[in-house]
Amino acid sequence: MRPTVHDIAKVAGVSLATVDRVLNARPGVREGTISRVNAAIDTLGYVRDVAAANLARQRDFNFVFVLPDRDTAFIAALRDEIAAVQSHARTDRMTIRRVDVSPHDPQAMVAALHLLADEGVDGVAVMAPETPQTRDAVRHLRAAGAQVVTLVSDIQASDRNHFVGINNLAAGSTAGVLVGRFLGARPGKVLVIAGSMLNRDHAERRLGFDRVMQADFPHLDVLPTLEGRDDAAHIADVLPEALARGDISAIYSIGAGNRGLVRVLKETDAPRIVVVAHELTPTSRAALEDRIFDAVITQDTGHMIRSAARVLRAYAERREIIASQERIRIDIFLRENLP
Amino acid sequence: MRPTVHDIAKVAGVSLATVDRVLNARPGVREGTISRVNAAIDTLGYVRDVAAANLARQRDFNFVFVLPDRDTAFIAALRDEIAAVQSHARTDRMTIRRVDVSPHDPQAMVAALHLLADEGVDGVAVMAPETPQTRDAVRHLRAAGAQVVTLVSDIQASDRNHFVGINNLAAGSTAGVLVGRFLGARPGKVLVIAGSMLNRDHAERRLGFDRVMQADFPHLDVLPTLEGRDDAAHIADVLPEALARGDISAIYSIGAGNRGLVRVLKETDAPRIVVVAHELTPTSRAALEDRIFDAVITQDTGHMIRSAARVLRAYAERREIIASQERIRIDIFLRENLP
DNA sequence: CTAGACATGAGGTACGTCCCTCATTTACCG
DNA sequence: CGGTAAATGAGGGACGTACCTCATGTCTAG
Repeated sequence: MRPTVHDIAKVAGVSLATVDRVLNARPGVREGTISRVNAAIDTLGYVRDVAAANLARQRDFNFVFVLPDRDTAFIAALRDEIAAVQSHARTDRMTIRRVDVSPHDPQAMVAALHLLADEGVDGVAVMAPETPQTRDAVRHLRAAGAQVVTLVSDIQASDRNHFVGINNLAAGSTAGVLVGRFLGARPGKVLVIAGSMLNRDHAERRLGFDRVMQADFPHLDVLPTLEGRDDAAHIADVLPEALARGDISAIYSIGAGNRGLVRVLKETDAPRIVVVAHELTPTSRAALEDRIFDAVITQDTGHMIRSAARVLRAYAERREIIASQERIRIDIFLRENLP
Repeated sequence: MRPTVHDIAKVAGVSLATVDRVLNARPGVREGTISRVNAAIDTLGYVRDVAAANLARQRDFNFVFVLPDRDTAFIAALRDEIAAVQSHARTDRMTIRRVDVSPHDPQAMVAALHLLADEGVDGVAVMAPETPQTRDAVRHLRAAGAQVVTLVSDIQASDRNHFVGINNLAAGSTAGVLVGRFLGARPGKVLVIAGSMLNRDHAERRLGFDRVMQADFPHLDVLPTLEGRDDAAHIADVLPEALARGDISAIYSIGAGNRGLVRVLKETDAPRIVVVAHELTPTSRAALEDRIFDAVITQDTGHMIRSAARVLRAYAERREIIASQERIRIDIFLRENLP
C-alpha cells in the first residue's frame, strides 16, 4: 500500500495538521519540524495522490489558448486539436477555452492577454508575435498568477514557463539539406517563398536554409525571397512570373499558401521541380501523394496542443514535466512515411 | 459546476443508488429506468470524475512490460523509457513492472505470459515474435481479464487490444526513397544488412525497400541481404569483405549492430557511401553528426512506451483512446533535425 | 513575570464516487 | 388475491487530501 499523510505523521511524530502545513507550504512550522517531516516523506517514499488532492481542493483548471484569427490550414489544424483536447479535458477537471485574436491589430493581442490576467485564468497558451508589448503582457499574466506557454513562435525574455514548438533555424537547415541532396550534383536556381520576413519563424527558417546552402551546396543559386503573404491566391498570382524567368530547379516554401503553389505547379509544363514545404495539411499531404511535393517538414499539431495543455497543467499543479515527452520534433514526411 | 451523480438522481427522479447501478452496469434496474437515467446523463452532460472514481475504488493498476532480454541499444532505450514511466506511474495509481525473457527460448515467452495471466495483472505490453504459441498466450491473457498491447512487432489475429509500433513495410520504403534520392542518377550497388530474415519486422522492411528500389530506382543494383545477426562484432567481421567486392555506393542497415558498421566505415578508404540506418541510438546519432550516416529512420521509444502505458490504462478504465496521440510515426532524422 | 506571538495538536467537514446493507415498493405469477 | 422476486430508496462508510477552527503548549521581548 502507498504511504499516506497519516503514515508521515506517525513516522515524523507530528500531527496530521503539521504534515499538511509542510506539504502545502503553509506558514507556522519550525525549520526543525519541517525537516523531520521531509525526512519521513523520504524514508516512506511518499508521493502525494494528485487525484485525491485535486478532488479535495475542488480544483478545476482554467486554461485558454490564444491564437491568431487567420484561416490557414495550420491554424485550422491547431483549432481542431484544441477541440479534441477540450472534449477530453472535462474528464480531467479542466476547462479549456480558445480565444481568437485579430493578427492585424497589434493592440488586440495585448488587450486579450490583459483581460485573461484580470479574469484570473490558471494558464494561457499563446501564439503571438514577439514584440515588447506582448512580452509585457506575458509578464503581467505571470504576475497575476497564471502559467504561460508560448506556442509555435517563442516570446523570449518574457517570463513564460515554457515554449512549445520547434527550432526554426534547424527546420530551415533541414529543408536545405533535403533540397540540396534531392537535387544532386547538377547546378540550378532555388526559389524561396515565404509569408513575410517580419515573421520571426519564417526569417529563422530562411536563415537556417541559407546557411546550409552556402556551406554544403555552393553550386546552387538561392534566389531572393518571394513574399507570398501566406496567401494562396497571391502566390498563384506572382509565382508563374518567377518561374518564367527560368531555370528554377527547386522551391522551398517556408510559410502558408501551399494551395496556390500546388495549383501553379500542376499547370506548369516546366521540368520536374524539387519542392520542400512546411506543415502537413490536406493540401501538402495530397501534393506529396501526387509527387508534386518531395518532402514536407512539419510539427505535429496534435502533439503541440496536447503538450501545451499538459505543461500548463503540470506547472499549475507544481509537478515536474517530462522533458522528452514535451519536445516537439521537426518531422520530415515523404510520400512513403505519411502517417 | 460539473454535474454529479446527485444531479443525475434529481433530474432522473431516482435515488443515488439507482444512478450508481446504472453507471456501473450493476444488475437490478429496469430497462425504462436505465434509459431515464441515461437521458438525464445526456441532458446534464455528465462525465464521471475518473479521479474520484479511482480514489473510491482504491484501484491501483498493475501493468507489465515483457521484453526480450537482448542488449541492443534499442532495447536499452526501451528499458530506460520504462524506468522513466515507472517513476511517474506512482503518481497516477499504477504500478509498472518489467519482465525480461530470453529471446532464444521460445517456450520462455509463453511461460512468462501464462504466469502473468494467472497472477491477474491488469495489462501487459509485450514485444514478442509472432508464433502460434504467442498468439495463444495472448488469447489466454485476454481471457484472464488482462488488457494486452503488442509492442514494436505485432501479433496479429490474437486478441490484443492494440498495437504500438510502426508499419515496417512503409519504413523500408522510406529508407528506399532516401537511398535512391540521396544517390541521385548515378548507378551503383546497394548493400543491405539485416539481423535475420526470420525476424518479421526486418523482413517487412526489406520488402518495402525492395519494392521502392524496383519501382523508382531501377538503375540501382540491390545486393542480397548480408545477415549481421544484430551483432556489432559479427558485422565488423564480415562487412569489410563485402565492401572489398567493390562498387558499393549505399548501405541500408535494417537492424541492430550499427556500432560495427560505423567502425568499419570509419576505417575504410572507400569513396563516400550513402548510409541509411534504423533506430536513433547514441551510436547512430554520433554517426549522423559525423556524417557517416546520412539518415536514420526511427520510432520514438519514449513515445512508444508512454503510449503503451496510456493505452493499457485507457482500456483498463474503459475509456476511449485518442487515436492520433497513439499513432507512432516513422521518424526521419538527418544531422540537421536531430532532437 | 507576563502578554503576545508562534508552533503544534486534535478533530472535523468536504470533495465525488464506489459499494455495502437493509427496508420498502412494485410487478408479476399462479 | 396472496406470495414472491425484482426494482428501488435511504443511508452511510470509505478512499486520500485540503482546509478550517479551536485549544494548548512554548518561547521571547519588555
